[in-house]
Amino acid sequence: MTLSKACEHGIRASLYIAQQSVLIERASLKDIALEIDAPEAFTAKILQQLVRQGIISSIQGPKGGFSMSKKAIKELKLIQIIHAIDGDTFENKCVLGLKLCSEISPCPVHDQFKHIKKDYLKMLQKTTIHTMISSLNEGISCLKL
Amino acid sequence: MTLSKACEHGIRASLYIAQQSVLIERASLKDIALEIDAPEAFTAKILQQLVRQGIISSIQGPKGGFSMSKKAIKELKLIQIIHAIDGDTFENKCVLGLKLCSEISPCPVHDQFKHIKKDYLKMLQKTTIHTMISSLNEGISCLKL
DNA sequence: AGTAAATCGGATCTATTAATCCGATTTAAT
DNA sequence: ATTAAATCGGATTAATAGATCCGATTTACT
Repeated sequence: MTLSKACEHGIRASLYIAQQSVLIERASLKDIALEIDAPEAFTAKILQQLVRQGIISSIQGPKGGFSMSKKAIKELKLIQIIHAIDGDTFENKCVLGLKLCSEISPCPVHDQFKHIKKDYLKMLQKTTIHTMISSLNEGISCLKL
Repeated sequence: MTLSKACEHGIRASLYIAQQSVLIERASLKDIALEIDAPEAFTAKILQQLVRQGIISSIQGPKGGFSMSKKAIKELKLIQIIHAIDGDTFENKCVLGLKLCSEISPCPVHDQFKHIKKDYLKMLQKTTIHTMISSLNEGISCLKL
């Protein structure tokens, strides 16, 4: 249920790229790493993953960089970025670490936890890039510190 | 929001110890590790932590082992075991990894996530050992597999 | 064509978590 | 007293996640 550091950086990077894609064409790795306060080389690795998964697109050479399509900004859900980086591990993860925890063979907190997990998943499935960058653009939320 | 492996093992061990404390006096490390399907040496380390924190008590020598008081079984909350092993890190942890994420300076998903976090915390604060071992004793839930 | 600015991609290093090892200590039973 | 069964505690090892390095590739600009 906790995201990996790679995924945290990946989401923040995606948001910054989306924001810049609306304003100017693209964002460079250097700018991205700076604006999300993440190590440049590590960010590069994560962005490569997102490019391969089709979440963002990249252009090499001078004036190159990363961008996100208008369609993606409007339609892409938070859960899709998470899946692209961390996979779907956390969806079936039992709080107490049981391999087969389910309705049939539940752990002692399965029932209490399932509602929370459902709400969390629902939130990730409905939150779009667009939703997230609105609060950024309005200066309400931020991506570093 | 995800527990460490040590904490997962620690909670499962606590539940087994509580269960055995009601039936027979104590449980040995060997039995505990077997019943919760966790490595013995690692479990030993975790139990030592729980003893030092006063969550469980131990007796050395033959016929020794670990036990939990009736009072603890009735009153101890899930969150207290988590704090004893993982600390309170996850309470103030931002989903996107921001160091200072708060109402004043929120990340782009702070508002959506805060409700989920609140519910989760509330659950951990009200769930007692007693609550958890009832479902175990009734054969509804389990501690391994 | 040449150069410099960018991403790409594989290998490597580092830090943290997970797990093990083993000798020291305690104590019940013979 | 001796032995054996248990926990204790410090040191070490293994596995994974986090991060870096550096040469290869692409491409805009002169």
